[in-house]
Amino acid sequence: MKILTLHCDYIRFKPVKAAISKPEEIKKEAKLGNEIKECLVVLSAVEKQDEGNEKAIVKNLVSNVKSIAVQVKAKKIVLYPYVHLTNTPSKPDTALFVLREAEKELKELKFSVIRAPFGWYKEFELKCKGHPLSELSREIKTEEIAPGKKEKGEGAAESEALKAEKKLKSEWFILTDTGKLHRLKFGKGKNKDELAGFDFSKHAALEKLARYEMKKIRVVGQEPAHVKYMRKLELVDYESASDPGNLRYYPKGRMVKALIEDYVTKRMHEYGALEVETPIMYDYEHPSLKAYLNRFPARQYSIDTPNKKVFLRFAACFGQFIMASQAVISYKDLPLKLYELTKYSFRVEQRGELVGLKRLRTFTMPDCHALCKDIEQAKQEMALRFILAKDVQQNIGLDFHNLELAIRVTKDFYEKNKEFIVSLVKEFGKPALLEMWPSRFFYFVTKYEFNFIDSLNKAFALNTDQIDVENAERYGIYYVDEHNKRKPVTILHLSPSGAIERVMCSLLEQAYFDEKQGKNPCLPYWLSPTQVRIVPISEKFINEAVALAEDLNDLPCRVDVDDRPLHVEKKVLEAEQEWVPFVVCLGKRELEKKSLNVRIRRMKGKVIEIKMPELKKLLEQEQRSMPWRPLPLPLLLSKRPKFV
RNA sequence: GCCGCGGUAGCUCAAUGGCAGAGCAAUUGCUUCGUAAGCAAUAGGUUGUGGGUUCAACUCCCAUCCGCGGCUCCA
Repeated sequence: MKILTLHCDYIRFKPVKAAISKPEEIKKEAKLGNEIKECLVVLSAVEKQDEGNEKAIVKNLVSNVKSIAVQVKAKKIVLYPYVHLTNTPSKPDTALFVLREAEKELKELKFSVIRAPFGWYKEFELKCKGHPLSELSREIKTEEIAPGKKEKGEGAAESEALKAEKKLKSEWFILTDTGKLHRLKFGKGKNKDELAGFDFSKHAALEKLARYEMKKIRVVGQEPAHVKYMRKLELVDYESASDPGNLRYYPKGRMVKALIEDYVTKRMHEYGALEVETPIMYDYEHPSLKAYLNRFPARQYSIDTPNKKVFLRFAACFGQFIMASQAVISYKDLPLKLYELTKYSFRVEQRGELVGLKRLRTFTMPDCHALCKDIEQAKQEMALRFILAKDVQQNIGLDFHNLELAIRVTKDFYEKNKEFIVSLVKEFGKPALLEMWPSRFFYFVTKYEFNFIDSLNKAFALNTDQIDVENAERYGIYYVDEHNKRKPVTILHLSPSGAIERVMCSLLEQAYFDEKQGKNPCLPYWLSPTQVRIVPISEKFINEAVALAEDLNDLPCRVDVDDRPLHVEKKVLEAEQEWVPFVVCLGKRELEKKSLNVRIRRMKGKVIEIKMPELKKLLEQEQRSMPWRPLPLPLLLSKRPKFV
């Protein structure tokens, strides 16, 4: 049986003339010729080979139609006989039976079903919506589609099956650095919230991750802490004039984000990755992209260009893979590392999933693929990148206490590469959550992530790396080996830091942990928009304050001057509210004594007396060798607008 | 996307069918100050948007946008 489904604004049809000797009787109550709005029209042709298999055909037809209707969110289904889809039509009786049964079963699934009369020439008019899923053709076969097995061109249906199976059979463990696997299990009945199998008493955050991932957590709903901070500090804000999940960055936020981008990119250069840039939009009809895309239907932004329909990329994979597939690569070039900082990647996440900086529709993802010779080389490279990613996160300023490792792996890969997996856990230095899949569902055999556990005990992934064994052949990425033979590469997908927005989110959530513990919340020094604030005690000392600022600025250091006609107390208060790490008040005393009083936020506002050369040394140590950018706002506070 | 809650001055919030308000911020003036809030005056509004009910709507109804929580999801 062949079907063509059209998601329509409306369809209207009217029988004109009988097409067969005994056409179906037209029911009087049928309001023929009226518009049926917001419906999924199923043009259908039952074929010769379906005869005798009616039941199986009906079953598969219903399951296909249901899956499409759910995806496009159509509640009305119009079953429309359309024999022209096939050269080998079945007998009319068979076709009518199939359609009637399908109507019955779809109605039982709570769809509103309208069946166009069988055996008539009909005039009809419809308006198809035109989004990517609005037109789909399917071949309905007699054999059942085994879940998890591929059926050609049925990416969407397959994806649902895959997800269902994944949910059903994942096994969860804690893996320690000795290589011991502790199987995790929730209790039953009264004890259903008890997570047994591992002693979490010294690993509270890991337990939170396990609970979050195994989907049994129930916490009191609250807005995450970073949302308040991101606005209060004039870093980032919502932009209601855009699509949800698209943010705007004020000068300070742009600077913080740019510095993290600079740092991650610098580390990728040092690692030997070749930085590239690829388009953000791709053709829906490109053969390599189609199958991959269909695994995740309707999660892309679609755009109509003058001559094609394109989607916005959700990762840098496409651009880099197509580039690599057209490159001539020798075994001597491997591992070949390609890096791109995607500004941006786009995913149309569900509305209710978006929060602050944690989950966005538009985000900045550093993405580094390594093309490797084989699994062995891929493992070696992944181990190297694991150390790199850990170092990146620590240098950015993330506290290791808040990070937990999760490893996902197929059973097969784990059994053959146990030592390698355990080596990652050893390198991490803490036990890890391990999710084991009975077979491979995705394109990778293993992946790991560093997860940040936030103030609401929810986890989100930062850096991640995967061993991809599928895309090389799909995209045609080959290298030539020592014996002049063409072989597919093995691909690693690394994000060395995770999305830049998520890094910012983690830093703010971490500041909140500090605040809860009675400390002053801070950003790392290298990311503080103002690193040192000079506070002249009255307007008389503004010139001296500016001179001091210019001196420190050469370090380099972002210094500003609060020249507003306010009392010192007030200016100090505001510096603290802005999380300025060092505040220097300047007046007669300092000028006479030729030393400075420096207030240190991190030390609960402790004031130390220090001479200029020592202050410079201190600030240089604070800056380390991290990237630096100039002050994002005017030097004088009196000249600054308020954005929030 | 689904269910529930919310949107009032730049910010935080009050006003429950009957004159739209406070604190902070802003502006102006006074104060020139020593490490977390000096004093006063002025200005600030199509109550998210569009429709409806009513003599009268921030308040009730419908739609829609944006945000929050939960579900779901996270390539």
